[in-house]
Amino acid sequence: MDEDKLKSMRHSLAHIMAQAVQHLWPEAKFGVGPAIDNGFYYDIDLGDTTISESDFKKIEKEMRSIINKDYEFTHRDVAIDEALAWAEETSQPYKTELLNDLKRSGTTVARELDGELLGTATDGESAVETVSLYSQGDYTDLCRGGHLSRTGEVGAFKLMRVAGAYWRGNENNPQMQRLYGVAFATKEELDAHLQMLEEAKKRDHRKLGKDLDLYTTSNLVGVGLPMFTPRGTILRDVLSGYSNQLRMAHGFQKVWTPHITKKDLYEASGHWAKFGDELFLVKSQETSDEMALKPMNCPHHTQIFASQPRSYKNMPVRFLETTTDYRDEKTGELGGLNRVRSLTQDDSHVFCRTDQIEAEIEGLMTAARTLYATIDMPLKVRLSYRDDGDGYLGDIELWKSAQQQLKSAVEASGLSYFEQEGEAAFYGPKIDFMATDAIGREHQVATVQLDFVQPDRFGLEYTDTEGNAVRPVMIHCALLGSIERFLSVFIEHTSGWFPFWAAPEQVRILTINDTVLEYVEEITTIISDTVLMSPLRYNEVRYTTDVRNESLGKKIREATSMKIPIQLIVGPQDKESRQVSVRTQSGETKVALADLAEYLKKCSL
RNA sequence: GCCGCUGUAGCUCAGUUGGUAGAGCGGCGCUUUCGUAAAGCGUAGGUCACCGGUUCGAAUCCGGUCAGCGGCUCCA
Repeated sequence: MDEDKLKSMRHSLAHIMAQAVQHLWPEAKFGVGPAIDNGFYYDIDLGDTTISESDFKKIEKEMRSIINKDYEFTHRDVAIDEALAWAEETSQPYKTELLNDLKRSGTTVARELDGELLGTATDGESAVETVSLYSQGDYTDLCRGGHLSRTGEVGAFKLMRVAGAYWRGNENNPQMQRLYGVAFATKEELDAHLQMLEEAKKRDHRKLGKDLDLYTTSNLVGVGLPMFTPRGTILRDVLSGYSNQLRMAHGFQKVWTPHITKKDLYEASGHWAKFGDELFLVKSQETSDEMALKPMNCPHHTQIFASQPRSYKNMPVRFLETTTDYRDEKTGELGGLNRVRSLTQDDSHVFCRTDQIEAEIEGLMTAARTLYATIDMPLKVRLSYRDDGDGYLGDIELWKSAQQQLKSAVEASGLSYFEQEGEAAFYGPKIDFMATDAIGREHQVATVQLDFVQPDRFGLEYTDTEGNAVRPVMIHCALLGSIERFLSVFIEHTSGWFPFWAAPEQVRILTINDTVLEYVEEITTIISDTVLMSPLRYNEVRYTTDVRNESLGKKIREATSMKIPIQLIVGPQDKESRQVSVRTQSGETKVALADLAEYLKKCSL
């Protein structure tokens, strides 16, 4: 089945599901029901009736009955006013709204429409003459089309879940019940998809975070405030250390800033107006200052830049700080490490002349590409532009120029990319690097952002060749993004089998009996002196020994379930031959004690 | 924040129509010193998330709170 047909099939199933729901709950009011990746959904308003997953059986049964009747999907074009009358007669207020938008503006896409007018009727000229209505059996729906010819042609499907969804994506609108289903051409493909979801559960970072003892949470500490165990902390340190190394090679210098500040800083930056309700507020008992926990670091860094006169000769000035920020996110948005209230950014800010922008962006993109190539994680590049909304600061011409400069930088890099409006920061456009989690959801990790707004708001300047004060440009960059979010993706990407250089416990020595204890000391002396230099420099090998009175089988089982990359098995035979048995995911070999340090260094390349 | 679902031992889960809780793993103790994914025996763990209600009696029914999960909205 080709993509178009698959999409038609999924969309047809949305109609069939709506028909089934209408049979079961005749009072149902329907919203929209598109095909999506792997399936379809329909937004339905049932008033006070709630559909739960226990209803899926009877809905699916009704759908099968509709499918078995093999209704034809028929369509007719009707005049827009006739369609409005149809929506009125059948008591479908949401369809009326959509038809009003079609009549007024020729589209139903909410983001292309004036929010004030959304769904309202018009007496003026119609933007469209006719609209199409699709029917199968006793069910008719407003729809632009894309259907199979008969209900009997659909493939394998399964209803998955029900979720709340605001009508037209606006949280001030009523919330409808969104019924999600998955659908594939064949039963085999459906089963494979469900199987994939099961497999993905095993890689879920929340499960592995517990199994591999990486982080924990506590109700006493609070929601969205993960704490990192010794193992998880090593992962954080190693990854942020590598990010620091890449950035310092590009001329960044470490700075440090306090975690609280007067709110004046954010009034100056513009963050207070935009994100004021998402700041954690802190009260001083000594002064009348209103303080906040820092939710980001750029305003602080501007103050370090501004702390002394700057010359064109010394530009760019580059600061980096890997530090934790605090954001009072809505509780319903929190989950795992992906969205937290304490997030650690490997943050960096370049202050530069306009003629230096291109080279700086290129350098930062190279650093990002190096990092993600090292961990073998594919990325998608998104150019995030502003839209026509009013949440943005700064001159529109500067925005256009900034967006153009980012685009040419990405094009020069040869990376494939996609553009998306409405994803920019309030102060400037972004190059966002997107990674994919275990079930295909995309998450922003690295980011490079061009900012003409904050230098202006903070009155930053440097002196040019003529002795004039000139405004610098700011470039924001994070390679990992939020370390917590990065870890969630990294854990799922590797399923916990971290690369050797990054693994919290890289080597575990497993003894067979107590006769080898002295030999184990010889081995640990060698490992203690082994330092990896690539990709992270000065990375001392992390190891433990398991000399417990347990069977070798049990020791191997435990080391393997902790996903330790190298197990060194040491028994009387190894001692005798002055070797160790090296057990990795790919099998087992013998390595002479004299070669062990070199062997470990090679594992890191 | 909103909608829906879920909440039993450290972990994975049983627990019939309401009659005061059970297994495996893990922990601890003893025995066993063993060559490639769980040695044997014994033993201790639970205000059934929390608070309130119905009932002679609640893990089980009802209400509220908290937390987790799936979405929506949001993401500097």
